[in-house]
Amino acid sequence: MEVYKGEKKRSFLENHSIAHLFSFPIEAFMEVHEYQRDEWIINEGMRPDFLFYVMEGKAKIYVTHQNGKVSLINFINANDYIGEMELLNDVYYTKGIQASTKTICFAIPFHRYRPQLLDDAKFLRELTKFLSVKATLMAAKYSQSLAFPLENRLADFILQTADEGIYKEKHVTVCDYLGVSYRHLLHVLTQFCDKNYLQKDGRNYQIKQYHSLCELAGVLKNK
Amino acid sequence: MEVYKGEKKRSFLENHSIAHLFSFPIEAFMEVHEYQRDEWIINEGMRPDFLFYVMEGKAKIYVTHQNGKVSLINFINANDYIGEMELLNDVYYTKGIQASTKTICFAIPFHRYRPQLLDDAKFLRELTKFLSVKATLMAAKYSQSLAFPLENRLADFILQTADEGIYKEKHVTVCDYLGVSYRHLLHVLTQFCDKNYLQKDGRNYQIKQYHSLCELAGVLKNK
DNA sequence: AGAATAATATGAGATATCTCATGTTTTGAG
DNA sequence: CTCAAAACATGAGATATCTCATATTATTCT
Repeated sequence: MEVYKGEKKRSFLENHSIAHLFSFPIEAFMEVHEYQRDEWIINEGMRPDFLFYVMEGKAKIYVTHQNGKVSLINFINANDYIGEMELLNDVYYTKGIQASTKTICFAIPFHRYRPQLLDDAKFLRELTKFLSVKATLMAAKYSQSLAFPLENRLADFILQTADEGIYKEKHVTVCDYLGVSYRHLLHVLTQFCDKNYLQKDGRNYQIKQYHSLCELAGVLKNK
Repeated sequence: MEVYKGEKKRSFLENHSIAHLFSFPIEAFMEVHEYQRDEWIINEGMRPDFLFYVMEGKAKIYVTHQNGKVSLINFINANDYIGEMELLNDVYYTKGIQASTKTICFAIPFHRYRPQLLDDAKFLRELTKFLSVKATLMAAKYSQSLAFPLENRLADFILQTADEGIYKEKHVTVCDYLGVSYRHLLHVLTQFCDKNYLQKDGRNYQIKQYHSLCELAGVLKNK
C-alpha cells in the first residue's frame, strides 16, 4: 500500500476532486491510498480507521465462516464507499476487502471527520442511496440463491461478466461468489458446453447461444 | 386499512410523537394508518405513495419469483421504515409488505415531503443506520444460506424466535423465510426431535437441549 | 530454471434438498 | 354448524450439490 505524498498527492487531488460529495472542506486530512492487486485494503475482523471512497480500481468483499467456507459477498467498483459500516455502527463485524486490480481510494480519517460527516445532508443523502442499492442487491441475491439452482444464477453471472462474448472469470472466484463447490460449478459449466450454450476455448468460454442463457437468467428477474 | 381521523388521530399523535426523527415539522400532512393482520401494507410491484414508520406491530417483506417460489425476505418490527427504497430510488421493484399482527404506522406522503426529507441530516442519519443494518443483515443471511445447511440456520432461527423455551412458528412461513421446501423443513425438525433437541407437543416444539441448538447455531456467527 | 503454490480438471460416492402424491387436521367465512 | 381453504404430515423417488481423492497445468517466487 502506498500513501500519496507531496506533489503526487497534490496533483492527484487536483485531477480527482470529490469535494462535490460533501458540503464542507474535506481535503485537509484526507489521504490518497493506492493498493496493488491482491492486497488487502481492510483485513477481516479489523476495524479500519478510514472511510474510503474508491476512485479507481476494483475490489472484493470477503467473509470467512467458521466452517472454513469463504463467501465473496460482493464486488466493489469505482465510486463505491468502503468502511461506511464502521463509520455508522460502533459494533460491526468487519469484512475483508481485497483489491482485485490496482485500486486508488480517498481515505477519510474517522477521528477527524466523523461528526461532520454524520451531520452533512449532502454526504448522507448519497450514502443512503448507496446503502439502499447495496441492501436491495443483497436481498435479491439472497432470495435468488434460495429460489433458483446454479444453472440460472450462473447464466446470469456469465452474461453480466462476459466481455465481447467471452466468459473468462476464474472458477475459484466464481465458486466463492455464487456459493457453490468448485466441482459443481465445473459440472454445470460442462452441461452448458454439452448443450452448446458455451464453447470451451482453452481457459475461456465463448458464448454460442445468447438466447438460451438469457432465458435461464431471465427467470431470476421480477418484471 | 384504517386512516385515523379527527380525535382518534389527534390523540394518537399526542401519545406517539416521531418529531424527534426530523428537524422540521412533519405532522401537518402525516397520516396514521392501521392495518389488520394479513392485510397488505404495500402490494408487490406497486410503488407506495408514503414513507411509513412502524409505530406498533409486525410485518413481513415478500417477493414472488417467476418460478412461483415466494421468499420471505425479512421481518419488519416497530421503529422500522417501510417504503424508504422508493423514497430514495426512482427505479425499484417494490416488494410486498404484509402485516402479521395489527400494525400502526405513520405515513408520510412523498409528494409533500420528499425534498425536505432528503435534505434533513437528522432524518438521513437515522435512515442511513437503518439501511446499513439492513444491508449487513442481508449480506449475513445471504452468505450463511450458501455456506451452511438448513440444520444450522434452523437452529439459529428456533433460538431467535422461541418464547419461553417453546418454538411455535408456522411451518409455511419458515419455509419461505429459510428458503427450503416444506418437506425438508419437516424432515430436519423431525431429526431434531429424534436427537432430542426438541420435543414435539401438539403444534409446538419444546426446546430440550439448548446447548445442542446453540452449538449448531453458533457456527453461523463469525467471532 | 526449478520448486512451490494456485488454479484447473475429472471421477465416484454421499447427502441435502426438492418434487409430487396423498391424507389428515385446523381455521375462517358465511 | 358447515364447507372450503390453509396448514400439517408423511412416503418415495429424483436431483442439485457436496466431499474427497487424485492429476494435470499455470503462476509465482527464488
